[in-house]
Amino acid sequence: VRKEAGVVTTLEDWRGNRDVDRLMSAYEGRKNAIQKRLREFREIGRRPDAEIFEEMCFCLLTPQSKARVCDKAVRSLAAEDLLANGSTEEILPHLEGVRFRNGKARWIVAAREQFFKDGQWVLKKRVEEFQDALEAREWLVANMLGMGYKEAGHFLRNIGKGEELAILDRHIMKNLLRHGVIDMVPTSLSKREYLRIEALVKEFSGRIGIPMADLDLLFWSNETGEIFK
DNA sequence: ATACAGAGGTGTTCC
DNA sequence: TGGAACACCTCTGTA
Repeated sequence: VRKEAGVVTTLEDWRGNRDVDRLMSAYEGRKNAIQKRLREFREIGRRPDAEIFEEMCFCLLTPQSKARVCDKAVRSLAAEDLLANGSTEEILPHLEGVRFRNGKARWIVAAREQFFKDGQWVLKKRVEEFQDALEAREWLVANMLGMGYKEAGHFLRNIGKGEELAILDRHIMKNLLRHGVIDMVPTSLSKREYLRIEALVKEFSGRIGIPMADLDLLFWSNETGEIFK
């Protein structure tokens, strides 16, 4: 019996349709749109550093915040060239609706100082030097403020370099529970717990024949009604 | 009116 | 050494 960090929801709360057939038919319906989106992510990975940094900032903003609001905030910041040059004070007004915005404004500035040196971007170079997605994720978690396993994986996936990583957020956890991949949602995620659940997702993904990255967008679209990021 | 859940969590502290 | 507990301290939709 494995030790769990805690329980917020049990299977009983999600009693009802755990039928994988239903998931797979939903996939058939959305497969083309999902794979198109994944191709777009890979395309972003080939764009200039500034655009990759926009994606990184989006991921830094998303915790406990609405993805749409964060996307809008990043676009607004990019339009005024504040991602590469703005102070926290200048960035803050653009983070309306983003939770924990004070800390996140500092994370953006810290990230910028890491990857934009002497007026030169070094982000893409850094990202392309990693051997694989796992190594990249470890580095991001260890070296960046605001990057945990979830957001580091989210960033890598969004630039087309993390398709074998799981992005374990509450939407995904809810779906993993619903489909019997996990039997409880942990209240907190240690590295060990994150990797354990990620391995289960990988197993599930292989078993039903839906790639990890596709599964993430499928679950997420199940919850939000759209294929976003 | 007021309360409360939900939003793609992470950093720090304490033990 | 790793994991709880707490900090962060917003905004919206819903009842």
